[in-house]
Amino acid sequence: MGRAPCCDKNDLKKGPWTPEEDLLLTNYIQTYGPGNWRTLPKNAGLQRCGKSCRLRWTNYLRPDIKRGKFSFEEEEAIIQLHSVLGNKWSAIAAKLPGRTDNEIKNYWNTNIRKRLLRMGIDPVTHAPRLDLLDMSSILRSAIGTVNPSFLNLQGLLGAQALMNPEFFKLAATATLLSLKNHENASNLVSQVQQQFNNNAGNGQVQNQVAAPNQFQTPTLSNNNVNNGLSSISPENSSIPSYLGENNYQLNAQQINQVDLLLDPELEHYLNSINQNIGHESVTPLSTPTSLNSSSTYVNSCAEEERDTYCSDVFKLEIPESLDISDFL
DNA sequence: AAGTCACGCAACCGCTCGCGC
DNA sequence: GGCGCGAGCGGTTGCGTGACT
Repeated sequence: MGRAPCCDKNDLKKGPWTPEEDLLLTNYIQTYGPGNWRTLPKNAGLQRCGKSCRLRWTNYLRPDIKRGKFSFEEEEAIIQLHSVLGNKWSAIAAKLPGRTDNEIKNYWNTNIRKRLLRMGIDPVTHAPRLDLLDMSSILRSAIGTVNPSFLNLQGLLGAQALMNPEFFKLAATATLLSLKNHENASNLVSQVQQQFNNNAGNGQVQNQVAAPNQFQTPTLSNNNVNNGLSSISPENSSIPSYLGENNYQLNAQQINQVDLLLDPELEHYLNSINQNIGHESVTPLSTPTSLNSSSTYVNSCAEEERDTYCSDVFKLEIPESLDISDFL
């Protein structure tokens, strides 16, 4: 037996509510209370389904509804609550006085979710998206596909923001190797990825995936990301001799590429780069805040600032130069 | 100025749950 | 225990609006 409709849908109005309908509904509820939603529309003189009346009241007309933009505190609470409760919008709304489940759901889908995706956070699991950290994708973005001379070092530098240092070092190694090995950059990707996987097996990258409130990755300032190679070449460090310009024609077979990963000269160079582009420009991180904590952020901040703020829960950014559209 | 596109929001739809008979 | 019903919830849709070309 089919389920009976919640109400007789014949001659019932649908679509946006008019001010007159709002007034009728508000007056009735303020006088008699909501009572039975099924019979309410008839008693209130509305040509609406009871369900529609309930939604209109709970999502829009209720006097205790807070309207306007979500504050940082509210946004932070939503993210934290969502990480615990999932898509239990009503449960989340219950923790945010004046906000409705529908409003929170809409805000999540139109703002927070997109922002998390842009930050490389899976909005469902609240964990960093491992597919975004895929070595091949990052390195293809960084190295480019045609000629190492066109390699996107800027992309690689940006990519550092979402890698752990070991990972970045390997990626940088691949890039530098590509400088001297014009033949097949994608092979290098495979080789370095293999090396990375080996390291991962040794537990060297286990901190790459952490609980949301533990995951913190330094952010890069635009200044550093936008600078070219010259800006990141540390004064106190030189490119290893075998990577110098005059050695571009060096036969790749002359160098054991895996051994290069252990080369002190290269390591020193990479560490210097690391210091130059990373540590000096790292955005100070605050400790994760609890729901009860008071935030120091003010509500009037611009949207861009909010993006940078990224909530204390997520300190991960995808650089502009890294095209993540394929993953979304 | 007109057309197109993207976005945000309100509302709807279908399903599940809980309660009373 | 089964059934009907009301209420609530989460996913989806459609419209209005502003930005962009």
